[in-house]
Amino acid sequence: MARPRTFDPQAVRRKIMNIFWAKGYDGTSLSDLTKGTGLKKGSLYGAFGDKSSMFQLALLEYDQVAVDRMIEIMDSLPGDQALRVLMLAPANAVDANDRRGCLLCNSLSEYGKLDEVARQMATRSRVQLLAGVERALASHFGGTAQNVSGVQILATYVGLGVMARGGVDGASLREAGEAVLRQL
Amino acid sequence: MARPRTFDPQAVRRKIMNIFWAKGYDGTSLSDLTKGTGLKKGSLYGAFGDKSSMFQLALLEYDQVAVDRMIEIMDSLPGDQALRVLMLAPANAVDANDRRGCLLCNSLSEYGKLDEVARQMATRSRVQLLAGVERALASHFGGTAQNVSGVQILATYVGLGVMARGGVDGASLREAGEAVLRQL
DNA sequence: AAGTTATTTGACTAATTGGTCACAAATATT
DNA sequence: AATATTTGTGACCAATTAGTCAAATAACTT
Repeated sequence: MARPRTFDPQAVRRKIMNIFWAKGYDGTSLSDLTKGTGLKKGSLYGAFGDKSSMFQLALLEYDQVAVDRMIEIMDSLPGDQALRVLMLAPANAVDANDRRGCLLCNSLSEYGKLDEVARQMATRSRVQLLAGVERALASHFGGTAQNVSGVQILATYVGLGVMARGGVDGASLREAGEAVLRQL
Repeated sequence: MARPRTFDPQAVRRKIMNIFWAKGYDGTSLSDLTKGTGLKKGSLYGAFGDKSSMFQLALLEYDQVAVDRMIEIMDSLPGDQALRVLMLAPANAVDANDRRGCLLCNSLSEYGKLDEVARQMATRSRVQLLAGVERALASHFGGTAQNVSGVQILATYVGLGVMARGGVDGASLREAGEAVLRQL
């Protein structure tokens, strides 16, 4: 009966995520979103709601395509290899010329500007990632008392992502990641 | 001869730093600055230049009152105690209800939005802090080969500051900081 | 007391912000 | 082919953005 969409909502969701990933919530303007998606304001609002809804959508998308995916990969590997994947990810991204860091980590930095829903989403993703790290640690160390802590690993990961944004070279990020692995 | 200032430039500098510290460069509006300092736009512009100049001023002030001060304290302590001060600082700040994190670290996350001067200032502060960390490591380990790396410690510190902004509780930040110290 | 000089103030830009809305366009059913 | 219904478009909005400027103000020196 009705006129069909001329765009693929899923593809646009992905684009929205990438824009927020690069520029942050506050740093992304509606004009960034219209340029980046090719859609006009009306279409964006009609399909996805206002800016904060679009950011929630971006967080959800990131949770699925980045966080959950990372957790799946980690769960499928022995603990030490799982942590290797995580700790070297920022260095690898920078080597591939991607300096956006991690949308989840960036959102922690912008936490104060997010609405309650987005905050809870970010917190939820963070806790899930931490749980994945702790599973990897448990899998590596068995029941052994550990010196390293999951939060420590997570903090290092967050810091590496931020430093990637801040112009630190890939070699330094790699060195830091490998230092963590040496302590396992 | 001329009409004297009615405000203390140094005190205002400090206020400007605190505003940018809490809200970031992009997130701080001129209206935030006028409200926070009590000065009108004209006075701010007359005394400190435009917004990006004010941010440079804030970075300089932070370098002096936070980064340099931290480095001094660290240099005055045995290596392990120096690193203890650094790694527990985020947890202590959160326990004191300060969730602003670290202006330098926040600026790394906002690096892409800074002008060239501010970028270089942030990079310089970052390198100096790293050097301080490496001196502490060297002082603790002597000439011994170390597992931990200075960049790793710095990344953890950056991550802890961001997580402080992101609503993580002080106890977790403390646990992470102490885990690093256990590996020394 | 007068004059010089810098400071303060508020009014004023032009551009951008997020957001709304009425109207035109397009389709699948009837 | 007419209709119902949704999508797309461009004009529009009020608020805020960073920034400017002329005029009013206030001291210190002469």
